[in-house]
Amino acid sequence: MQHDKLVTGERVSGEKSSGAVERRSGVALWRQIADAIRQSIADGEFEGMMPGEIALAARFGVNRHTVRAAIAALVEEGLLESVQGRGTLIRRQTRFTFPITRRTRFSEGLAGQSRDRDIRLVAEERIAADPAIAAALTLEPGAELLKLTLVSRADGVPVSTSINYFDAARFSGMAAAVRETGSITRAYAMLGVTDYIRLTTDLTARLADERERLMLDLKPGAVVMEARAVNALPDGAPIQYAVTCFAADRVTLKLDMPV
Amino acid sequence: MQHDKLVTGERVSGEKSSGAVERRSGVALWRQIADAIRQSIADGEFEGMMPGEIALAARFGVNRHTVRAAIAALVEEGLLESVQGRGTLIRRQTRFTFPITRRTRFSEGLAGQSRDRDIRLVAEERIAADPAIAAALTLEPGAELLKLTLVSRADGVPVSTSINYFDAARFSGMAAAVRETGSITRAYAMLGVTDYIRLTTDLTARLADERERLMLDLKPGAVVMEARAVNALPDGAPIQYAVTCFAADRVTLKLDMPV
DNA sequence: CGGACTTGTCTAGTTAAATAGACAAATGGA
DNA sequence: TCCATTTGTCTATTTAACTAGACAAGTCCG
Repeated sequence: MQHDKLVTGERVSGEKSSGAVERRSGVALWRQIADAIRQSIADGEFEGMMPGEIALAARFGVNRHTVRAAIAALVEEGLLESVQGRGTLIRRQTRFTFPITRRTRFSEGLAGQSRDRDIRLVAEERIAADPAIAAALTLEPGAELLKLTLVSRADGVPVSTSINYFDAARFSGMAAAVRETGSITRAYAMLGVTDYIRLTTDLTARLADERERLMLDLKPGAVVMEARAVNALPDGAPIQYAVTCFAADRVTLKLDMPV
Repeated sequence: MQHDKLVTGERVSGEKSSGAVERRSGVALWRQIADAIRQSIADGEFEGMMPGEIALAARFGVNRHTVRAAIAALVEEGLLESVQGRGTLIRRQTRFTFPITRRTRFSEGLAGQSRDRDIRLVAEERIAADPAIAAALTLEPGAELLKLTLVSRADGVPVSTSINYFDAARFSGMAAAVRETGSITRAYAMLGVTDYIRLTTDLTARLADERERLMLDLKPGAVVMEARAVNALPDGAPIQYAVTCFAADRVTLKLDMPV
């Protein structure tokens, strides 16, 4: 195995501190640079205009054409816009803030940040409960569950995709209610649940898989935050198990801890 | 720009549903496969032993040698172990669960999950306060801040790296106290702060940058969760602004919402 | 042992990524 | 208008990534 030896010896030596790209890492230089630029913009490093291609190439220690490939990817992504003779403009991306509290609701959470919010039902299944999910919902293992796959958007931009499990016996009308109201909260209301709270949220992050890339319109290499949550009635009886994947570069989760 | 056209037309056609790798995405196939295998293992898909290289190659629709490159990377990472004639064994990676509540403390959070926990001070600076941080700490902009860079480990594995800001006037002995006690909580106690709470936490996720890769011993392409938190005295007076980056594949953040 | 299965190694060839240099074309300011 | 600066396009070359096939070398089981 020849090139594996190269992979092993990848932490070669201290190169430049700023624009750090690693060769032979399995990630193309142009993509590393594109990711770095996207992050820099998110951090507000550049104002309106990008540095020239030659300057960027020097900064990252690569050829100008490699920087051009990175920029082309970001242009295709809608984040940048190149104008011959002038330079490369930044078309600022908005980032939504999504509060997670005991009373987390999608559309309320984005109120004031977006004009249009909607939830679309993309799949509906009935399955036998997985032991872990059954336990979370205090059902016996093997109980029939309603599994709804949703995609949430704000201003037309996909923000999250979720897989939601409900007790099929109790919430058989959930799919229709979600489809009709475009909201989990309103769907609950139709079924007689006027209030609910969030019991727990487990958070992790990873690269988006194929399904999520499709649902959220993400490029390979994009990052998602996965939240596994249990919602319950005000008395604490669990009614919903949800696995929600947020597009990490479009949203910040805000955890408020009231004093 | 020739290859950009190819990048554009990347969503080619429906291949296999399971092992989905994308070509021409800027991420090498072997790395995509390595990431997918790592995730599968984290999800508990395989038991003790990996499927054979030929089976994996078929599943991902690539050559056996490409799968071998992915496995070699995971072996080098310590996650897998190949034995000629037998197969490839899984050396299960532990994943820590880290609770985030109003009373979040690093070492308490990992109690019962790890034998050794420690926090190392890697840098100490005095800087003028950034407006945003000053506001969060209710200090006037330009006030002198103490900036401490820490790395947290559990069982010798780096779990998180954080940059912490304190009012320099009030907490000038913080660096020494952290170095001596190996704990933020105990360092606070030395300075007379016997209790503190967490006010807010903002969460996002992204690819690890060079600094974080170094601190946490991560490969390029690894994902981090960034938590920006404000800690305060029990009466709500903020005393600490912290930006903590967790290695996403080593930790799950657990948000408990007590009923 | 013998055979079926596994990972390890080798050679060879193809495709994609990155480098290098030259020049065209558009912009904006002196 | 002229000039410096910017992005756009082209050709050529090198290096890394991937594919293909063959065979060696271990392991396990009947």
